[in-house]
Amino acid sequence: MRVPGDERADLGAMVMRLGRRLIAMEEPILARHGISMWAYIVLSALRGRPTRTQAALAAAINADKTRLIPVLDDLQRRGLIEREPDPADRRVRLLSLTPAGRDRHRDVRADIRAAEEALLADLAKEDRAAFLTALEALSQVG
Amino acid sequence: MRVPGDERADLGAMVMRLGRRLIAMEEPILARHGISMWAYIVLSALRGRPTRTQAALAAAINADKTRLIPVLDDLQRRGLIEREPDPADRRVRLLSLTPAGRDRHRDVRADIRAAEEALLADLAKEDRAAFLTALEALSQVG
DNA sequence: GCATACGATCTGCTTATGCGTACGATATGT
DNA sequence: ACATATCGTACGCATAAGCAGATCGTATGC
Repeated sequence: MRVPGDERADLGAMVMRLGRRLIAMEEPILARHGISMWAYIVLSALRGRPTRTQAALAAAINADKTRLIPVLDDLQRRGLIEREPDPADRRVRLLSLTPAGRDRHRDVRADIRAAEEALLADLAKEDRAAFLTALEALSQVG
Repeated sequence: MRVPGDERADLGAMVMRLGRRLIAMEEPILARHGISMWAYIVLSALRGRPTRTQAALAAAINADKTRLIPVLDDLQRRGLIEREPDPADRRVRLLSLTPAGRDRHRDVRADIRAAEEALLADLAKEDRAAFLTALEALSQVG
């Protein structure tokens, strides 16, 4: 029951709170897999759609292109991504997941999905589906 | 239609993206009203439920209690909040909105709500309601 | 061939944030 | 009265982020 002065919080506030909650949830999972949040984001971005330039990758995941470099260095050193000059334009580094990178991403993602499912389990079934649909739509750039 | 490798993104990624989008949307509104994000958050927190201690306020809005102080100083200097020692325990500063603070918050909030509505207008009506219900539930601390 | 543009990389500046410490004023338990 | 704890406040430190400039290798238009 709503009473005056007890309306719902701003969208922004709620989304931010949920975001913090999700990050808190994911952090131990990532730590357990020995991978940083940025590294996981990179693996996710690269999965299925190898990116042509690092600048494009940075833009896609909303990261600073200079800050991204150490992350890529590390992932490459650990054999999780490949980064080779484009034969057609050797300025460009073609980025792609190695099989090991793909596996790692799959494993981490499985754990994260499981935790997410546990969260969503509290919701009514119809709300849950609508929530995901809406969230997907609203999080699109357009 | 979903094809393999084109599943939905992680919850965390979508929520974060939406959060950034909302912040980008709110920033010009807040600037137009001459108020910072933190100040707005404080006004929102104080609206309707005056807080007994500053530490409690900081905890409630997920802020650092030392960083909060300049924000409160500023809000007080501008006559938007009151901060007086609790007669019953003079260590404590009782925080509350002044009428001006209440008005300011109402005005800013109206603009932010309007922008939010514009965002949500893209959604199907049922999705919209379910989205808000679910978001409200998921953003709760418990 | 040369000027110009572009991608990746490195460095440094600036700001925001989280965290710990210290201190003064005030309450409270003994 | 005195020891101890709590609140607000100030200060410093370490980290992370956004941003700008410089460099180097490489492409491309003229």
